[in-house]
Amino acid sequence: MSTAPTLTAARRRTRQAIIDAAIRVLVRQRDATLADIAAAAGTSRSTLHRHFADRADLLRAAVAEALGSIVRATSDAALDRGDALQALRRLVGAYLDIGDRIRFLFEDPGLAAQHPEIAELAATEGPVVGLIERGQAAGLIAPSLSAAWIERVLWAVVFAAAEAVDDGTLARHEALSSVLDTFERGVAGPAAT
Amino acid sequence: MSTAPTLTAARRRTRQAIIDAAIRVLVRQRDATLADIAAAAGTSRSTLHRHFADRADLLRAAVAEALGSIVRATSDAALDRGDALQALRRLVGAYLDIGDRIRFLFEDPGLAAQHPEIAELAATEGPVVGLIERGQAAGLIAPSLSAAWIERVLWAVVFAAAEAVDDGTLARHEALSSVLDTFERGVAGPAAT
DNA sequence: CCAGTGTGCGACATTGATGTCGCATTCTGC
DNA sequence: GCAGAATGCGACATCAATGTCGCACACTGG
Repeated sequence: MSTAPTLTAARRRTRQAIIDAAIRVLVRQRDATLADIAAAAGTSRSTLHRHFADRADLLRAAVAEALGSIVRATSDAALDRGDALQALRRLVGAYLDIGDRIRFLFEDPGLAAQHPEIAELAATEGPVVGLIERGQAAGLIAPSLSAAWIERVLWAVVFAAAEAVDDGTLARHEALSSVLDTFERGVAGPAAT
Repeated sequence: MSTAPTLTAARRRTRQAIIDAAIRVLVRQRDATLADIAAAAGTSRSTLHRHFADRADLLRAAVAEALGSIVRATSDAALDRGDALQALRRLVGAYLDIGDRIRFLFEDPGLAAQHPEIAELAATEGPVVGLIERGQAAGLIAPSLSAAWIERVLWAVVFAAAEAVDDGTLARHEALSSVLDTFERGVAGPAAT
């Protein structure tokens, strides 16, 4: 049953190249043309159409890819290991590594509207909310803020950092610490560290 | 010299209605049609075209409107009055009141690319960076984070709150305190308040 | 070396948004 | 109540993106 039969290695590779290009391009140009995407993938529009019948089809695949990356990153972070803050740090690191995926997925409000899976992730995303609640129970995370709000802020700050890294405002190696400092302790007061 | 001659009151009103509708609609549907926008404005596509030659023309006007709102909000907040944190709070409140304008302006990366004014604002936005630096000098804001980063986070968190309010996740009257709590003190630790 | 698979290239019809008009109707201010 | 402005309603031409093909070339694994 574990057959990946109809897919040649080459075919799989260009398919992936197209998906990657789609995400990369669409993040910066939401109304990019299929021709643009094909070009960015180093291939032609006809080839793109050989792999994806529709624009919608490509979008679906790109969403699935991004979604998969996020789920994988979340699971890799082993949120139930160690104390909640440590886990949160691992998670942020993992998210920063797939910044473009995250931007692609959440930048466009219309995308979530057309792809139930996204809203579903946002809703079902038990892991992160669970982690936050665990942190609150342990007194490591402010109980006065709702877990949903905290998760939202987490995404927003990671998002901001990904953008900043992308446009050169923030050095890649500073991103993680900037996000964590900001997210955990806020911006008020002289640095406690 | 203070002539507003060629513009009837009625004309000005529908023009404004169209701009408002454009912002309102485009925030939720980036590829909305001019017909959609006209409908949302309670008018017809032909009337829209009577006020704005081009789609680009409308976009320009919408960007100008949003930009103006932001500049006005910033100036209304009187950033040089009182201590930096107080000023910051006034500013966040003012920004939350024009959440859709902010979302419209910064949601679409392609928009900034086509409208230099936006990038210019982001760059020139002396006031906010100035405020943050003032706060840092006074020991009220963490000096370990760059002012540019802090400003970015400020936008991001306001943005997140505006979205949350919009989709009903966050009550409007809780938005301000949520943003301030999160932004100033972060999410770590049991609530100090 | 030779099939066959994957691709590039260009042509084509289709479609939906756009921008422009003319005409009829409604609204506004005087 | 009336003139002029503002709008609504279609009809229209245009244009760019899309999706589909057929043909020819390259690459690759036997």
